[in-house]
Amino acid sequence: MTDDPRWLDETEMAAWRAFLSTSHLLERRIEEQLKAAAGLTHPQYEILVRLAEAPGRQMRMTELSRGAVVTKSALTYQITQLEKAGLVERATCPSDERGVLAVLTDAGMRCLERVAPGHVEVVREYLIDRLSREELQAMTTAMRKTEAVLRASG
Amino acid sequence: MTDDPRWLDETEMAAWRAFLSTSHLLERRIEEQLKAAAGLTHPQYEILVRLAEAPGRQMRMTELSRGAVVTKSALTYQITQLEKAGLVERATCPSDERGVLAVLTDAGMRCLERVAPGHVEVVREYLIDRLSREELQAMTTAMRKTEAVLRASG
DNA sequence: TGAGAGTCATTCAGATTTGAACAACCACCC
DNA sequence: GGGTGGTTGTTCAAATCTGAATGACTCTCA
Repeated sequence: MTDDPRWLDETEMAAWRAFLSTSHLLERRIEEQLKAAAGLTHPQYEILVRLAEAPGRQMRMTELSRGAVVTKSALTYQITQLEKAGLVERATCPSDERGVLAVLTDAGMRCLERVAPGHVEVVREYLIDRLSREELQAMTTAMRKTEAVLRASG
Repeated sequence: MTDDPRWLDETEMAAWRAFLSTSHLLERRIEEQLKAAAGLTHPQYEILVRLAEAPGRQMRMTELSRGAVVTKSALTYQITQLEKAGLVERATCPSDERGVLAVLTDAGMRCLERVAPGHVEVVREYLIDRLSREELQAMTTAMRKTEAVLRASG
């Protein structure tokens, strides 16, 4: 229980803090941009993107929840909001009576097409365009390792 | 207004998505661990850490808000919570009558010392220990570039 | 077939966050 | 001094998130 904790050394601490601060700052900036441009939150935007990419522009709630990294109850809430805005509709799943399909409407697709450029611009300006190709690759490798472990154990 | 948007190519998209998913998954895992270990939220933990490192274990609200990347109003709320738990106290700033100092109490320090090892363990297990020294460096470089721009423009 | 275990999405209450509005204070300049 | 603009921290209502509990459905295996 009381093993000596393996504290982070200077390099490790620097890496962790940089990652933590940056992810929060970037999240804040993205949220701000999406709100101003379209009255969307970042989770909402992420939902629209995933649906747009899915076959038939539709996905099961649970699958969507995993993909977009949103709690199931948060997803229920957000889909309701998006439904009110006319960007998404709910349909019952033909193959599983319990299941619910979130379906992207045409209005939702248009909304996404309208908003995406500005969003990508932010992602570029603050992250992607600041990094060299090598840094980009290194980051991807690193993030994917962590993601894999977290998805496996989650 | 309608310049061709510079979409992300495959490598860029992979980097962005990996970063986004990972930061959310890791955040979730950390939140879970802190809650279970000490009933703390991640923002609360971050506040305690910053205070513990500050000279006199105290900081001005605004400075703390910037450091921990928490909104001013969220900080006000969280400091109130931490005060109720006896981990932090408020004091008026001697040099500026408007100012408020958040001060870490002895109980707050002890709480932090008790919780920190488990928290670091999670950060290691899912992120730091998964990466080579080179990957760590690359990530730090990358994150810091973004952080700098966001702090400058925020 | 039918009981039992697991999955699916939702619900609810409570906690937290957001952002604008606000009052109090500081600093500078005329 | 007295104004003016900027800063500081808080407040408030509304929005969102959390996590446990729930009801409805599916699947498995005997």
